Amino acid sequence: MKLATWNVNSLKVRLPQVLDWLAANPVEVLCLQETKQQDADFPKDELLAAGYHSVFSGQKTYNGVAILSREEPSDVQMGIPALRPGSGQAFEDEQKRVIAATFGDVRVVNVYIPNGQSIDSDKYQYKLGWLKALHDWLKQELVRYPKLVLLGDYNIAPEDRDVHDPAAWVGNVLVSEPERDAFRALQALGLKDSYRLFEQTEKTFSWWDYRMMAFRRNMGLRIDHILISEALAPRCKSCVIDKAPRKLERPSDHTPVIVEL
DNA sequence: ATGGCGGGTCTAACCCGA
Repeated sequence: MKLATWNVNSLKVRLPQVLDWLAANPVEVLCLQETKQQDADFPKDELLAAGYHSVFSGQKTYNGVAILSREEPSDVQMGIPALRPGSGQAFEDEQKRVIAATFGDVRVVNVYIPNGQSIDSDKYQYKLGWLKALHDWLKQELVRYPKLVLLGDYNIAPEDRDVHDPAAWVGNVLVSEPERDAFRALQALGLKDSYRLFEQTEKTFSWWDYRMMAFRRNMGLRIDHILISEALAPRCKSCVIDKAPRKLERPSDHTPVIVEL
């Protein structure tokens, strides 16, 4: 079973690339982030014609997540329960960043973790609070679903080796210690970074800035991840980053990550 | 060098991403 994650930075613009990629890479499950589309505009018919069911949670302009799959999913859930609008919690979240679904015995949780903007911004505090809520929710979900995959755009480069130039990034979001602590807290739940279960080529990234010819110069970060629970780790066969879509005309700034279970 | 690019939409002396 292959599952993939791809931040497409607008599904409206990237739909042809998604369809081409699925034709060449017929994964069981593809999780998308930053669809930037309201649910009424989601291209479910085009995807179904290509052999993929879809479930989605979108909004205008920002965020938006979707799960595309060969088989129809069950138990589809949107958002982190404690943060859902109307939950009565102090920290309610209107942003569409989470969708979860079950395929066979595997629970798939697709996340678009907040960016944080800069470490002195309110958005950074939002990111840290969001990560705490994600952690507390997953701790319970792992009891219910021991075979769980947490994948998506984490907006965290977990270690310096996931950064093209660690010295240049000191003091920035995506690499700060509190963010890396939050990533390690997810790992402490038994979630393994599937990419690091295998030998990998150094300086392999999943995102490159549109500016400064960053892709050509390989000035990137590894911020898109596929974490798998302890129960799934023994059946994990590979985890790879597919750089090919980043080379296309009018690409997303992210490229897909694929795990085989 | 704080912008460079490329999405979005209130099409801008705009906002946001990473």
